[in-house]
Amino acid sequence: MASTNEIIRFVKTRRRQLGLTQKELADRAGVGLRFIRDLEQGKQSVRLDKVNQVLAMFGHRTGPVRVEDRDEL
Amino acid sequence: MASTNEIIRFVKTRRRQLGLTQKELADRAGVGLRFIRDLEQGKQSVRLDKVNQVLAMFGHRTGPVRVEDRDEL
DNA sequence: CTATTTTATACCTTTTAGGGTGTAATAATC
DNA sequence: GATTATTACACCCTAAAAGGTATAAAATAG
Repeated sequence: MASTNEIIRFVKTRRRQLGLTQKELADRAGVGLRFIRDLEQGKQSVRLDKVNQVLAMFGHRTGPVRVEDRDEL
Repeated sequence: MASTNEIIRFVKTRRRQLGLTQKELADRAGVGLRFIRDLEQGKQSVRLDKVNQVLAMFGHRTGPVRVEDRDEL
């Protein structure tokens, strides 16, 4: 399953880069701590608007991406 | 508000390019007709996994996108 | 090692998305 | 014009997301 979603890895990585805890990110993004957890844990059925709130913290948002152009590490 | 989300415009455009009705897309993607409607109508609180089901029909998925790199038409 | 911080898991309640159905409005076709 | 197909809107119900709290585990600091 690896990076089920690019978004999960992106959030995890960025958050740590900024030295934020899950709680700090949650507060800043205006979502619950539990949401950040679920998200970083790979929960796929999260709400799009909440994801966007979090991505906004990193100057990003959700968008359509070609499946071929996946993040190869 | 314009294209609140790239995803909305993307789905609308792609669906029409393929000459599919909302119902046809819904059936193929395995979601309800109502979901396609809500999505194309700009509903922000849709579920990420459902959005991915739809985007998969077009060889895409959700991913983080820089806000600067928005779709300029 | 111990103490502290951070993250993960579990239980519970409230809120709401999803989807079905029906109806209205709009667009397309004749 | 009328008829049909497609899309939009409203109502309801069920399933589940979100979030809080509490506890446990893991990671970090001392």
